[in-house]
Amino acid sequence: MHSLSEENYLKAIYSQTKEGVSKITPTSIAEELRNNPASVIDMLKKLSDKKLLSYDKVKGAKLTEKGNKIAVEIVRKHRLWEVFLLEKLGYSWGEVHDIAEQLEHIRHEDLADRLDKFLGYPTYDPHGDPIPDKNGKLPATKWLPLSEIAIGKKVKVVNVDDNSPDFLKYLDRQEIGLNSIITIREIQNFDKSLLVELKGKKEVYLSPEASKKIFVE
Amino acid sequence: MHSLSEENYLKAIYSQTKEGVSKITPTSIAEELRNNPASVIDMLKKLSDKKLLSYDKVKGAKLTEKGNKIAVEIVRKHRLWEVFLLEKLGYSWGEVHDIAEQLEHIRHEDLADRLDKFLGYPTYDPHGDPIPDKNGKLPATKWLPLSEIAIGKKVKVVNVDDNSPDFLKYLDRQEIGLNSIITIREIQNFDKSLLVELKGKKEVYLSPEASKKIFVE
DNA sequence: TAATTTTATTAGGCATGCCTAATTTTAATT
DNA sequence: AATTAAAATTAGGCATGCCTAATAAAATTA
Ligand SMILES: [Mn+2]
Ligand SMILES: [Mn+2]
Ligand SMILES: [Mn+2]
Ligand SMILES: [Mn+2]
Repeated sequence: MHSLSEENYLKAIYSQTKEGVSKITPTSIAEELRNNPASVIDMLKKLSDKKLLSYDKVKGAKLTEKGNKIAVEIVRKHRLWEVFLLEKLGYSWGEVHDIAEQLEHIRHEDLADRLDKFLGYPTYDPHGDPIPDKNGKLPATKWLPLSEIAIGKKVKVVNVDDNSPDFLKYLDRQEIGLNSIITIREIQNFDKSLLVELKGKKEVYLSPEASKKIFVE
Repeated sequence: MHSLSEENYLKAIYSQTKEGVSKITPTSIAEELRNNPASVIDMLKKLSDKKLLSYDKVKGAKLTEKGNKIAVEIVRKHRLWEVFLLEKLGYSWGEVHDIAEQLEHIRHEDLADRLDKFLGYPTYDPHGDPIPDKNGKLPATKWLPLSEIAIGKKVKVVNVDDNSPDFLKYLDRQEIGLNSIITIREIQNFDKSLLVELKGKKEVYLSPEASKKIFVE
């Protein structure tokens, strides 16, 4: 079996792969896990011995099928637990991620499937991330960062790229959430801040950083 | 903060205290945790330094108020999660304990309280063990082992003392569960096996070991 | 009480998963 | 191409939580 730590490495590599990082290096992993490249190299060696990934100075790290399967299972559990925490326990979308970081490592044969059923087979988590199904299949996701939408367009928020309590509380205060309908009113010349209209509500400014983290369709 | 391992020690000492073990020794703890007395002594030293317990060759180990509080919180989470697994996810009472062993260590400020609310403030877990409330208070429990009940008496099963899948599956096959109504029909002379009648069902034999693990009122 | 058995304790080790401080490679600049 | 900067790797350590083997203390039994 694999340890909690090993699972977090696999998940980090999985997520960088999904993000399209072209070469997954000790440095990039260390940044994500907030630890040290030297520690990462130790672990890459171990996971490589276990055939969960390949590592090559030139090509970087890449999950094997076996490693990918484990990573997908953890991601599935993580996102299902987030749905549980939000829908059943009433946590906010800014609180669920940290708790799910712990819950994702709970191990039991059909726990994920039972949870999935109990929750009604949700397809997206509270941040709009797709939930792998029983077989690891992901629902389609086609979305664009708000920062690339033209003036006048009306769009719907379907994903946020930053699950930190900080950022999500910022959005809460702006009254922006998943499924918010947004129309771009102005793009400030001096810094690319956006002035957006929230359907039926108010107009708010979004920093360029924020608008890169909000995905819409 | 305390580690998962530390939490398990505190819980073990708590549970021996509740069982009325008069002197909680390195050996008794090691047996419960299935590890080595030498390891236990290391940990007793650490927990003692942290003021979570006192340890004395003569008096054995004893939780401080602080240590007791932590132990109660873990027991609370353990039992609440067991209720969740049984009632919401449809696990059997023989399966929930092992999963709850993992879930009890999930840490978040008001997780237990939210779970408690979600479950409708249950007072007993699937094995009949009392669930501490928000303030650590336990509901009353007055019950006797089935082995001490006289012939002819009709009693209700309210607790089982062994949460292992093995034993609980044995009870399942005998169709005995919490709230089963049982009448003692015979006590075998040669080994104290019981012949009991299950209300409206059938008569079954219970081994003396089993009858000591079934508590009734 | 003396011998025996059980329990507690100490000493020394090991695996895991981190770290820092070199050192070596590789990449980027000048 | 030479210099400089960044990234990868190696070496050596450390805390945690275990272990076994050896020793000391306590409890039992004879
Ligand atoms: Mn998350
Ligand atoms: Mn994690
Ligand atoms: Mn249990
Ligand atoms: Mn536990």
